[in-house]
Amino acid sequence: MHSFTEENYLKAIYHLSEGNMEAVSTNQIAEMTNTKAASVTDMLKKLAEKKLINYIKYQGVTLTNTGVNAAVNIIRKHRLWEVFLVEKLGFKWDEVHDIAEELEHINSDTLVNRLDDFLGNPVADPHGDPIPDRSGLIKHKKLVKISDMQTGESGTVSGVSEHSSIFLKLLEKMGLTLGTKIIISELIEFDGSIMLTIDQKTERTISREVAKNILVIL
Amino acid sequence: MHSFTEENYLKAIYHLSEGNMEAVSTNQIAEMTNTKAASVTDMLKKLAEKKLINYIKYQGVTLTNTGVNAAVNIIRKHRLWEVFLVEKLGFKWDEVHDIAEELEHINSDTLVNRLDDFLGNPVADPHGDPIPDRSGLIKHKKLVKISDMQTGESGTVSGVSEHSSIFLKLLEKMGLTLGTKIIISELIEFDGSIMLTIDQKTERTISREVAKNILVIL
DNA sequence: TAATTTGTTTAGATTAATCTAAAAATTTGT
DNA sequence: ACAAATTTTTAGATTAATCTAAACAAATTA
Ligand SMILES: [Mn+2]
Ligand SMILES: [Mn+2]
Ligand SMILES: [Mn+2]
Ligand SMILES: [Mn+2]
Repeated sequence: MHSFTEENYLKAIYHLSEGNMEAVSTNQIAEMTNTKAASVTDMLKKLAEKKLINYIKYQGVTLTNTGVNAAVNIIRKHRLWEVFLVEKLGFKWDEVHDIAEELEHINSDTLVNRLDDFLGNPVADPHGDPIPDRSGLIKHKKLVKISDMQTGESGTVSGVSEHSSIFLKLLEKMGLTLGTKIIISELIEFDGSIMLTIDQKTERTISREVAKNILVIL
Repeated sequence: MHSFTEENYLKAIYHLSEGNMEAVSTNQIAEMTNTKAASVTDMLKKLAEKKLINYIKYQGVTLTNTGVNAAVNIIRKHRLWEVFLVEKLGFKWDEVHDIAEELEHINSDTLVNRLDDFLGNPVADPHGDPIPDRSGLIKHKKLVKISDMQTGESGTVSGVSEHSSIFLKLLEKMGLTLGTKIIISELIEFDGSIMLTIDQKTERTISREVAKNILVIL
């Protein structure tokens, strides 16, 4: 259907347009896909030809409905495979992304749907990101950055906005994995770091930089 | 490491040299990989350059040790994924080959080995073909074609030499799946067809063509 | 063993994805 | 508003994998 490369561009465009409703720029895509702007322009012409994106020279791109569907399907596969790797094969949450980057391109609707059932139709991947259902629907949870919380507020760690292995390993070491309950005990004015209680037991201070990348449900 | 395409050539050469110890010809490879002889020659030069094959112009090729290891590793992955699809996701034995053709190129030793453990270190795939262990060792069973058996002999269906969906579905319909016990009751002289008893119950006649492609352990 | 057939390689193109360098358009800053 | 800076596109090459047609080598067969 679409080549491996085309799929990666669609995914990149999708992720870049999540949240902000504006068109995505050539340079943004080049950075995301580790290519150069000239290569991106070539690919944009091809994707536009295939009606997967809306593209006007110098104006950036948006995905068409077809394009969104294709992108969401790849993301669904990526996240389901990540669940498989963690839940069934015993990988850690910081080890699965690169393998899922390959598995997400395996082409078989039956396979994805059976995998989904085999895993018990999970609603989130190991990093807390929502898994689109087979019709492409995504249930977004209302998540708040720890850095935006006030003293006394409490919540459950339910996602991360930074997926690097080094960050995920750090969270694990600090006991801040998904499902952990936290209460903000103090906001340190000096450097913006945050003191919190983890699972009603441990007291811990985290930097603002870390706090910005941990998402909780209040 | 090696490209998707290179891996497919290595696998083709491996399968073509199984059994017969001779060098494999350009045309054989072209047929197996659905390409033309000229394309094969180009790729052979590249694989020889990488020391994966022994290649002398006009003389055909053999795999080097490195080449054999690479090929066996791909076959290991292919067969493990087939077991996964059948045992865990509920696919039929005639539905898994094409998906495994894609999955076999996923690149992660950890993944393969954990999958192997998850599946309980199976020794054969859904078609009875042996699964190489993590060091590349293959335990071949002594298999005999039904067409080579004599009246009165008995055995257990343990493999097939034809993997097409149409043939596998036929075997299923006839109750000749892996593990089935058979006894040769009569060899029909007229057309070479074979009458046999299945699981001590059913009597059935199969054509010589079918019999040639079913492998049993005596 | 010479002629013919068959199989293999080379020559020259094509397509997808990428790049660098240069040109063109847009945006920014004074 | 216009010059400068930034971004994007075009032009022209490159690499991997493929093809067709033609040249060449090996095997067969008369
Ligand atoms: Mn991921
Ligand atoms: Mn994830
Ligand atoms: Mn197979
Ligand atoms: Mn098989």
